[in-house]
Amino acid sequence: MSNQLIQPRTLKGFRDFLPEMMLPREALIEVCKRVYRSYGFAPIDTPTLELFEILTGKGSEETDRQMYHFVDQGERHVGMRFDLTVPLARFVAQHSAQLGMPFKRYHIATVWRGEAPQAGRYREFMQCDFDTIGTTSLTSDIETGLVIIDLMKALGFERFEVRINNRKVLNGFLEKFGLAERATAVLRAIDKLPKVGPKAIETELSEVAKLNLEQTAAVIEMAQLAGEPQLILSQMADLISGNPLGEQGCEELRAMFAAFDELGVGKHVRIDPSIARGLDYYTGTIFETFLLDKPEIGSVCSGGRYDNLAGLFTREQLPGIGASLGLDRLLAAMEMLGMLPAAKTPAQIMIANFRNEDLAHYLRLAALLRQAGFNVEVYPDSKKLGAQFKFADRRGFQGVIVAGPDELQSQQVQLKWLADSSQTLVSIANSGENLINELNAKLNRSGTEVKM
RNA sequence: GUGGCUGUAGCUCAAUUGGUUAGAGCGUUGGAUUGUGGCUCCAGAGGUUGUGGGUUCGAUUCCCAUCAGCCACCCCA
Repeated sequence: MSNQLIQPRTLKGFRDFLPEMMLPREALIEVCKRVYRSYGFAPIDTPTLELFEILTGKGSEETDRQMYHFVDQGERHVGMRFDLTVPLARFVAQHSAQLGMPFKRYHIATVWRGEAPQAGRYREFMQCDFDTIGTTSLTSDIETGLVIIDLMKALGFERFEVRINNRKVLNGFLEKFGLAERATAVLRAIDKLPKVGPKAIETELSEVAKLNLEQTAAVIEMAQLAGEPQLILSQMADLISGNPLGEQGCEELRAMFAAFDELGVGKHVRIDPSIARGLDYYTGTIFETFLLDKPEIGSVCSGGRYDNLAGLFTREQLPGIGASLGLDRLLAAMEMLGMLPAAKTPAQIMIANFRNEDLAHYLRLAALLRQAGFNVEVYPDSKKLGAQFKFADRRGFQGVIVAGPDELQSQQVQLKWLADSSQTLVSIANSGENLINELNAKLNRSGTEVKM
């Protein structure tokens, strides 16, 4: 027998969630579900493990390298999913007949990537995807933008910006300037522009990607377009003119922004020609979402349109569009911005244990209140009231019910509200009708914001 | 995976050129207060200085390795 203790710790890039983290995390998930459902997206789930060949097909070498994989007891090569899009591709290829098109689904689940952790970047994190499969209608592109905006607002954000671009514009532009072969290098450079500035990009383009002066100038001009959508669009149209693909991309952006304006959400969207997105399966509209107060944390909701989601798994052409909210990154940002409440309990009400002889009364009262929809905890030990109040305060309860022999005798309880120290004597006769009304009034009044 | 910075109590940080029993604030536990939290006061618990080696009479301090965090590259939520 060894007395050697094992040091309790978590794997690099993996973390535990304490109640004060988990409560807002679950609340965010609830908000996501609510918003997705409000647009008709239906929930699905897929296995966390897939055959390695399913997961590796689409990705680049980079994603293959980042994927957790192993050989199982049956000699199968197994991978842990690193996003929800590849499993979706397999899923729709396998079930498209039962699903019917267009198909709108949301999928909230954990994914794993063995990359270097940084602030807001973990090896295990949750994505909240929503996608519309089986239609090329621009309506879906617009709707995807609206979902992102609704989502961010419902999560309590006002200062955010959805940056939108279109791969057709980018690809048309590359075609026009004879850069199609060097697309990856150029797009990568463009994507980096806001971070490192035009000078660094100029060097990278001419020296690494070997562009000539005219090409370099055009790329930088394109990527730096800024201002009102109309202004960007007209300048973009000039740059791209003569290339049908690029012109189509411009037209799509124009139609989308016209819709956003009509719907009054113009202030949350912006055309950003420097958004390229790494994943090469995007073919049309692309989105990234930034918090204006925490831009350095990166995009918290990204996505775009793809022509052929499941080409690896079926001959059926399945176009689609979707985006993914990075729940853990968002949560990290909210923590840094002090947006998380401090409560460590989901319960609003604590019933103090005045003396053990009255335990049955406490339990009965708790049951009554739970039935009325409140979360209630009975303090287990008949410690002194001071200690019980201290506990209630630190744990984050909003109200404490004290029912000593005097109160119980007259079918009453003391209801103390911690935030303002108010205390009232309330009757619990008639199945606690008065108490329930009182609690409803108090909790509704203080519960206007998103409940976490 | 590569490079840089960092690592002392749950958290934020101290500890004179390497020197003896490693300190403080906050938090936590108990008490002051036998029917009432936040404020105040008192007391207690909590450290093999991330871990493992090395140099030295002696290492929290210097060196190496390793692990973890942060930053950059890469990629991305």
